[in-house]
Amino acid sequence: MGMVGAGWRRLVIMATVRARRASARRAHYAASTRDDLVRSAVSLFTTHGYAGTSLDTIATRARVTKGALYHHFKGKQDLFEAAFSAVERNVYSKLQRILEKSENLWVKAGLVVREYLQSCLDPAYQRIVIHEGPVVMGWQRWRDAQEGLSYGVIRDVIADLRAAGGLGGISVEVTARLVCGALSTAATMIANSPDPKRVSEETEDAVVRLLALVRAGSETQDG
Amino acid sequence: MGMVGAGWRRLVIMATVRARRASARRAHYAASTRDDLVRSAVSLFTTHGYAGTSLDTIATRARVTKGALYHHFKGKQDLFEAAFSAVERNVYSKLQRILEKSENLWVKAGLVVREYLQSCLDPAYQRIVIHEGPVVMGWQRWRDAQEGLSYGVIRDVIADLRAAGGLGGISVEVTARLVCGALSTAATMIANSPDPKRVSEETEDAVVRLLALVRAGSETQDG
DNA sequence: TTGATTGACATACTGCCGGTATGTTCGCGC
DNA sequence: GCGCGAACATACCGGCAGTATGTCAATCAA
Repeated sequence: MGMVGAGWRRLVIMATVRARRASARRAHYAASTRDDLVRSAVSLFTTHGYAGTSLDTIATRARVTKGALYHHFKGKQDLFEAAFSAVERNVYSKLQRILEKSENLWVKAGLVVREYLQSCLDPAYQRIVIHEGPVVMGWQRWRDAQEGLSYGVIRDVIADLRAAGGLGGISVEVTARLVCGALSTAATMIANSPDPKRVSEETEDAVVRLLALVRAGSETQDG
Repeated sequence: MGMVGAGWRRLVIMATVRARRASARRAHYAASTRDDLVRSAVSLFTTHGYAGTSLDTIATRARVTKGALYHHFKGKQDLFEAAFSAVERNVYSKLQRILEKSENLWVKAGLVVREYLQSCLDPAYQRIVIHEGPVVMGWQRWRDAQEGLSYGVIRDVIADLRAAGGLGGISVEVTARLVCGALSTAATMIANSPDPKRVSEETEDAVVRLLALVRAGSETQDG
C-alpha cells in the first residue's frame, strides 16, 4: 500500500503551487502535512490535554498515520513543543502590534497587560502554554521557549518602566515573572468562572487599579 | 501466597500499639499502609512527576503491591489527590501559626506573603500543588481543594485588608488569585534559578517593595 | 531513459502501564 | 472455632508511545 491516504493532499495542493519549481513541491507537501499535524495537535491538546490525547488520534485528525507523525517529530513531546510554539507565536504577534504604537510608557504597559490578559483567555494558550507547558516540557525548557516571545515582550516593557525610574531598584526579571504569573492565574480563574464576563471586568479593573496604585506609590516615593 | 510481604509491618506496628484495644489493630495497620503509600507517592511525584511515576513503583516503595494501592485508592488520580492534600495541609498549618500572632494588618499580610513564598520553594509543594495539581486534577477541582487551605488563608488576609479600607473596591477573589499566582510563579523561578539564594532575596525585596507601593498609593488615594 | 537513491509516508509489532478481576489470608465478632 | 469481610496479593487485559520495517514516488546521476 504505502501512499494511499495522502493522494488527496497532493491533488489539493498541486492546484495552488503549479507555478513553483518542481523541486519545491515535495517540501511543500511535507510542510503542509506538518502544519496539519500541528494544527490537529493544538486542537486536541487544548480540548483533551496532553495525557488525554493519543498520537493515533492526532494523526487521524490530520488525515495521516502515526508513521507520518514520527517522520516529522521526534515523539509526543516534540510535537507538543511545536504546538506550543505555534500558539505562542500567535500571541507574540498581537503583543508586538501594540508595542509599535508607542505612547506613554505607563499607558503602553497598561495596554500590553490588558492584551496579554486577553490572550491568556484563549483556551489553547491557557492549556498548552500556561498549564501543561511547564509540566510537559519541564520548567527550564518552558521558560527558554518563552524567552523571545510573549514573556520577552512583557519583560522589555517592565525594563523600560524601570529604566524610566518607574519602579525602585526592583529586579526586572522578578517583576516580569510576578506579572506573568499573576495575569495567567487570573485568566485561568476567569475562564473557569461561572460568569466570565463579570470576573473578566473585575480583573481588568483590579489590574488597572493596582497598576495605578503602584504608579502613584512610585511617584510619591522617588522622583 | 497472599499475605507475604506485609508480615513485617504487623510486627513493627504491634510493638507500638500494644496498649490499644484489639479491635483497633486492623484499622491501624491499614492506616499505616495508607500513609506509607501517600508518603511514597509524594516523594515519587515530586521527583519524577505524575506521568513519570508508575503505580508499581509507588507500591514497591511502600513495601506493598498494586493490589493494596487499589484497595485504598480509586486509582492514580485519587492517590495523587491524597498526596496533594498531605502537602497542602502541611503548608496550611504553617500559615495558620502566623495568623495567630495578630499584629498590624499590613505587617501580617507581609508575613503571610513571605511565608507562602517560602512554602512554595518546597519541591513537593511546587511540583504537586502548583504545577501538576491543576493539570492532573483539573482546575476546578484543584481550586476547590485549596479553598479551605493555603488559598483560603491568603484570601482571608486580603479580605481583611479590604475591609479595613486598604484597597479600593477591588475584588477580593481576584486579588487573592493574582497574589497566589504571582508568588507561586516567582517561587518556581527561584527554584529553577542557578543562584536561588540571590533570586530569592531579590524576590522578597520586590514583593515587599510592591506591597509598600500599593500601601503608599492606597493611602494617598483614599482615607 | 533508466537505475539508484532518498524523502515521505504507511504497517506491524513490542513493552510498559493503568485498570480490573480474582484469589488468599488473617483479624474479629458471634 | 467459625464464618465473614477487610486487607491485601496475583494474574490478566487493553491502550498507547515508541520502534522496526516496508513501500512508493519524486528526484538525480549517468
